[in-house]
Amino acid sequence: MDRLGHEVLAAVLQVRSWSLQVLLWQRAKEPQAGHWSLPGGQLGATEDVEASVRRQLAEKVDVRQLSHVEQLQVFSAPNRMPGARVLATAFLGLVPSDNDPEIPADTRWFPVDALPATAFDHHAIVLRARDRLRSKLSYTNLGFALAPPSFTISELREIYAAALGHRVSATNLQRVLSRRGQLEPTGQTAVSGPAGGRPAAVFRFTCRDMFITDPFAVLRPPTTRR
Amino acid sequence: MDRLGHEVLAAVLQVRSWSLQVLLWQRAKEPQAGHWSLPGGQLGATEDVEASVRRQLAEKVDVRQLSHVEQLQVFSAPNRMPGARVLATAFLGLVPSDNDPEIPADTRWFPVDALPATAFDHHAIVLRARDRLRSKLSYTNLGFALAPPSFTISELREIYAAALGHRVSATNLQRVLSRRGQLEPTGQTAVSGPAGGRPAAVFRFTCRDMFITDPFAVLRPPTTRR
DNA sequence: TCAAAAGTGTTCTGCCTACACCCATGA
DNA sequence: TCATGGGTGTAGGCAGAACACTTTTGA
Repeated sequence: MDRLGHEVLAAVLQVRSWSLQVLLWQRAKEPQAGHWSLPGGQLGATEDVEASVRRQLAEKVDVRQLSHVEQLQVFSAPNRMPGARVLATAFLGLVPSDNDPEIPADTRWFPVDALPATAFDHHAIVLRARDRLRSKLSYTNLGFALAPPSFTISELREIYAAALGHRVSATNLQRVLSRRGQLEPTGQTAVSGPAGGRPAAVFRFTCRDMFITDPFAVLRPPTTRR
Repeated sequence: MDRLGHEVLAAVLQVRSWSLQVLLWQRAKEPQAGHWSLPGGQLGATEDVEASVRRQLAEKVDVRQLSHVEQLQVFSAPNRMPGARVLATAFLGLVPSDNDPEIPADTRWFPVDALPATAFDHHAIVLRARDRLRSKLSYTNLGFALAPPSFTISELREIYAAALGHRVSATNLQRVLSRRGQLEPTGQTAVSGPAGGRPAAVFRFTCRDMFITDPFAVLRPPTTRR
């Protein structure tokens, strides 16, 4: 065999209603009719895989506001789908929590920890996307990709807590991100809630492209001169 | 387009002569005759990409002692090679420093920081493999894949220094790896050198499968009960 | 004046680096 | 007993978690 099909698949993640959710599309036809699958499609002749996944998401599910896209891994088991062999390049895509993309009738958002019956190996892809996101929130500035353009620390804490799957302290979150130079105040303050309380300062991320903030924990290069 | 070629390519890295080196193969035919390229080949019909890369390395360059193999990324630029389009799944492969595989006449080891003229996008693949290795030495037990079955701390320091590209303190290396439970003494001691000196204790890695030793640096789950 | 929410000060802990010092061997 | 290399003790620093405390608002 030297010619085979190649598709791109995207696990598009967004924090919605205090949980990390993924966009899935319900299959109308066999195989696996009724099962839910990741958006994507065949790689085009003149595009690389990243361009392809961005195009497919824009065309098929009208998701254009991707704040971050990164390749996860190739899934290549010979029997991963019935019929002619198809390889898949899987992607992680992120959408800021203030966006609500128009999606077709046969697509829905599902919490990543409560997936419906999924098609083929798509369940594994979603879990891999989730784990990649969780890791990178720790050692990169990737929070910008889940957050709106500006936010209070409380709002940001909700987003991090949903993405990470555990409670997050607003105090420590602010300190960690500030020390790393990821946050800057906009100067504005949010309005207090109905129950009163001190109005929150509004922040934004200083950079909206991903970079590594915590390069290596151990075995650093020596600092000694000579 | 819905049928296309797919190859697997491996950046096989090994610490040789105090430097991190990669195995390259010199192209005899056009395109890019004379340039050096990564070992690999077409994906077979009944194998996944990892099985394929292991098979190709065993067949073509007689490398069978791979201590670790992991997928890096798909390279898919439409013009990455002339002629019919071919996607490539790139891998990182590691060989322990005490092995010296039999390699064909047209293959050679090169330091990753002094590569010859390379074919296509293979230079980028080597750099990516190098960076992946360097990162993982910090937060996983991946050192086992570069080290012989047993070694002194000094020998291990040489290996880490070559792989990381900077000096490494034997003191701190031992402490970090011991604290993480990666090392255990074999009970043996090495013989002293010609100039005397205290004989070194011999160690081995407790586990020879990769796992993460330093899961997340920040934003850990809260430890508070209830 | 009180409750609620935001933000800061401070302590504690654990991990890593650096470096001084002690140990075991061959000549 | 001295040089050589191996190994340990220990101090310093830094980053993160936890929590007490202060600040600022609405009612």
